[in-house]
Amino acid sequence: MPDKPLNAASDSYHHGDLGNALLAAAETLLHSHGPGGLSLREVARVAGVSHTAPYRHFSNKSALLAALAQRGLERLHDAMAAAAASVPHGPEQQLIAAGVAYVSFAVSHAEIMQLMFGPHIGPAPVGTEKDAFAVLLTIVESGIAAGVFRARDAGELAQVAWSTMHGLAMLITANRLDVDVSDPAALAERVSSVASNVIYGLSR
Amino acid sequence: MPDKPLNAASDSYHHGDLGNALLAAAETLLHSHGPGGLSLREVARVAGVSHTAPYRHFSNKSALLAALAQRGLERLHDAMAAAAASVPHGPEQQLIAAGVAYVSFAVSHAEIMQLMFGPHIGPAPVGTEKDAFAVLLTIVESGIAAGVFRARDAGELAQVAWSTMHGLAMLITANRLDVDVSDPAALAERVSSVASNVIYGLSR
DNA sequence: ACCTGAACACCGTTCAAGT
DNA sequence: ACCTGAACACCGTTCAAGT
Repeated sequence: MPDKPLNAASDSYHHGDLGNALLAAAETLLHSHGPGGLSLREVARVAGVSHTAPYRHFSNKSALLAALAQRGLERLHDAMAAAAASVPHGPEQQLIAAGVAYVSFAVSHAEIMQLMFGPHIGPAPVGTEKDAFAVLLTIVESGIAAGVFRARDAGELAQVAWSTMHGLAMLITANRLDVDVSDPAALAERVSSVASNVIYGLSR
Repeated sequence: MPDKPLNAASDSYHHGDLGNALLAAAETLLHSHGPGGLSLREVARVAGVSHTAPYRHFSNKSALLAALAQRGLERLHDAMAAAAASVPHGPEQQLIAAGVAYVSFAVSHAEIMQLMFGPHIGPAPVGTEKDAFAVLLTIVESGIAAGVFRARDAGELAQVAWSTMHGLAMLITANRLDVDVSDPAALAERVSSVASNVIYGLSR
């Protein structure tokens, strides 16, 4: 009974979802080998196809890495948005929550962060790379409207917040700050401390 | 008259300074190819030696890259220290000057920054990777002593400053912020603005 | 349409051999 | 001591060929 399965692709010659299978394999290998150590041939091997099959789905290795980075940008945005939404206690707490989400994501996806913000790929497609920034911008805008943040250009304040969180995340994942990344509570404490200092300033 | 030249190595077989010649060649190639795109064989080619000669000076490719990163950390420290020393107008201005130096270095040495803070190499040898941080720490300490900065743990405030400057630098070199990197004045303006916001805070 | 195998021009690293 | 050439096990990418 040679029926065509609609939900499964057990046929195994065309397994139908090779694009996503390759991305999944690449993500696994990225975790163990790091970017640069990832080879397209090994990705194909893990996915169970010949080493030229990936070229049916991605025009080259860079395109695969770019797709991975794109995925990462979306997930980071979602994690930040969810964190901010879960805190109805005002802009300061939302900013801190979004920062904790940012750094937590960076710690558990260090290699993908390198792809997202490194030189491996060009700038992300317009309208998407702003998504993580957009979360911060929204929080800052609501904070200005509520009179909690200074009435400066919101974009400028959001840039300050982004820079600080990004730098903190990169220095922590690069092992430059003495933070135990395996302890989520300690990590959140560190991020909260830095975020609070940015909110209230260094002066006086 | 087969005298041995003491100052020059025009002999050309043993050219005496291959270690540094390799580092110089690697730095040039890094600028044009980016990290990852740099090949040890091409470095040797540029230096005019066989592709195995580098192994007399560096145990492997990672060791060459690590040496390059080490150099970069020292230069960054020197640039920051010089910038801070040239401004005797108090801790706030010194912090801003050091920040401008940090971001300027990052912009003109983007590839080496990736080596310095990326996953390509392990953490820098102890006592050296703290040098850039040490400049910030000194400024913060003097600011606390002068009553200009809050009397918190100086290390904590310096971490905030470092995170912000590092993040700003990385986002700018990754083309994530709309900054014209070819205009030094505009760059300094942007950095000053961010640094000032950190010093005085986002609140109120 | 989708996948494969052979082929090309590269890598990093090792090792016996040369001066 | 310092450097070389051949060799090995890999790469990314292309292309004619298979189903």
